[in-house]
Amino acid sequence: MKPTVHDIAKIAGVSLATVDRVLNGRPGVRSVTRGKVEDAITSLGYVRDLAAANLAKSRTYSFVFILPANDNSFMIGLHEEVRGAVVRSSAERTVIRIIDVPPFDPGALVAVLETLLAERPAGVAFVAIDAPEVRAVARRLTEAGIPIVTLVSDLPDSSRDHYAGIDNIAAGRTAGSLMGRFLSGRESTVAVLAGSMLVRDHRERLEGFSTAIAQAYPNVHILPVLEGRDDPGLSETMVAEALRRNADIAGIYSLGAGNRGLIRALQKAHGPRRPLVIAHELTASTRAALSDGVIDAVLNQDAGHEVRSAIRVLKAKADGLPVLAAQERIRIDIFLKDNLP
Amino acid sequence: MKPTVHDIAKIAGVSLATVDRVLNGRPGVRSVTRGKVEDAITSLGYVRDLAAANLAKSRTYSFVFILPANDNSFMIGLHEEVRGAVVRSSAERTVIRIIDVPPFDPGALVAVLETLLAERPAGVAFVAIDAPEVRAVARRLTEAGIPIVTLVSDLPDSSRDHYAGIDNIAAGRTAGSLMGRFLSGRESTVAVLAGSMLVRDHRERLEGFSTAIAQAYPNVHILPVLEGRDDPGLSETMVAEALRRNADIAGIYSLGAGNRGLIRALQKAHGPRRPLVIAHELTASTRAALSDGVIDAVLNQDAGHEVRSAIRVLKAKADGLPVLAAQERIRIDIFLKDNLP
DNA sequence: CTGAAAGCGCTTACAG
DNA sequence: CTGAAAGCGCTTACAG
Repeated sequence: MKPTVHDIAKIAGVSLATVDRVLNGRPGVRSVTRGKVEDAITSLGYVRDLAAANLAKSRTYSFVFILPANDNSFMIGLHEEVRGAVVRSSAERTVIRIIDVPPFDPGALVAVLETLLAERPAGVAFVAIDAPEVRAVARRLTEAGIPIVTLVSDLPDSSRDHYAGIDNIAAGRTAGSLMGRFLSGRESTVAVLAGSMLVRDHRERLEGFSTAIAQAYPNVHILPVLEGRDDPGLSETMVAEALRRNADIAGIYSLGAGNRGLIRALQKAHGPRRPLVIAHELTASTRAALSDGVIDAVLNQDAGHEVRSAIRVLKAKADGLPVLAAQERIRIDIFLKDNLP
Repeated sequence: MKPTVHDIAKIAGVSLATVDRVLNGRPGVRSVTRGKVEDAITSLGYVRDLAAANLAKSRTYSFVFILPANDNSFMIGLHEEVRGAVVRSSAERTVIRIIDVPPFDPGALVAVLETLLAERPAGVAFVAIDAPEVRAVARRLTEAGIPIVTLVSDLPDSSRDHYAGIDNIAAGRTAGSLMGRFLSGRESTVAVLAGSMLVRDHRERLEGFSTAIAQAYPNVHILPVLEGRDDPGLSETMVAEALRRNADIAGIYSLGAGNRGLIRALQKAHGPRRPLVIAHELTASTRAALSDGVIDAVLNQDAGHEVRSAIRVLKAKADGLPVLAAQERIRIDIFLKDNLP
């Protein structure tokens, strides 16, 4: 039988209340008494039943997810995943609230985080914007003992407890490596479509991509980055124009969103041969394009995994428990049309 | 406030015991009474607190994992993951027992499964062997109400509740597609190293591989399969000999285990150019070979994910709860040296 | 067929 | 500084 608080109380010769005080590090116990209880705990190899404790406390974890009201497929999918978690959460003693903020707006994000400072939820997950003000509130939240997880986009060199997202430099490197191999070392020109070079994720992916190409495929030349602002319309125009100007574009790396525009441009183009295309995020449109052979490979981050991981980590941090690193690592999925889920 | 059994009892005008009987579908309740309770339940939107129920029942889930005592790195890793789960399990009301069986021995597997029929654990996970006797015991277990999950290797057309493993045909197809692309449509010869064509997983991978190549890369020719029995020594000999005979081997697909031997053979070989190599399972040796450029891509199944998934599913089945399909799908990871975890 | 009471392992006022 | 008692939401003998 697993030892319980009753066993501890009996052995230490104290009451349950005192055992509880020691167990939870509450003050008001003489150190001799505390010692007796601690001895009993270790001698019994006691490990407490969290579920029973939560029941007794009527504890429910209240978490807040702050998401940008961005309207690309990936962010919409992320929203859906969080909403799914909200629905399931009732069964798991968690209450999850979603707060939408305007995208790319550090001020708005900071404002919301500040209100949470007063509200004191059991944990906060948010899609970070890499700015000093954000780092500053993050620190205040951490100092207030509120666990923080960054989601999809990280806040490096900050006090956040965990990052639930992919390594974007590695993602870019992977794209570069695939591109180089698929082009099989031929002399070729490659275009890059990004959202904005102001966004850290995009900068990192480009960095990884360029490095991988430069190191291993010197025959592959990268054109100046097209910044489509993650907008399908703008992306379409830019890609169409690039293809018109450069008939010899052999590959395109789309490292941001707005892939619907890219796909339209590719479908309308009729150059001598179709360029090799590597894009990010598996959505309805990239999936269809992959099946049709318009896109050759998709690098993906599993939004569902990211959300579930963020919740698990927040709960663990709230309980002061360790996290299982292997379970929480978000991998860079590579999808060809052959291994589509 | 979430409604509780007390609320139901009050509204239905019955005792807690009766509420409990209805809630758990136990007999001995007049249908009028049952009706009143059911009405109260739906009108309140009651959803029961599983943790509290488990506490009251002192319920602990006892699961059994049956693993082949195979000594390749993947199976050793799988063992380790299960052992890790055993260690953590105490905190989660689960007790997991590991039973080792001789590999490739349907009789031994059946014998163990039969003992479990009497023992009645809350769930069983096992690496299946595709044989009629196995299917037969599986059915008896299912009929006895014991949830079954197949792990890594499936038992198709059987009564198993769930399969925690990858789609091996898709894995083979993915390997074929990568091979074809990496060879970029040049006229070339490719060797395949398997463990044994008697193993279903290996047959399926080969099938997927051959199909993908035949459909999209008619210039790529596949040599007769080498069966290395997942043995490093034998695999090394076979690969070395194949390379000697066929100086023009441009690619090797290693779809089974025994990769240490393959790697040794590749390192010792000094043909005009290194063949392109795609292997399965990320282990210490394939990881090193990937970094060194001896292997070009590794397809992987995450043993940790498989084990955690199997446990989650067994628990859900034991509780009659639904599983989250997206969370339990085991993907085919593709690793290049650029996205190694 | 139905109910009162005790208990699962922990926590929380409250009293002393 | 310490303890007795009640309670979290559910289940389980036991009695009737």
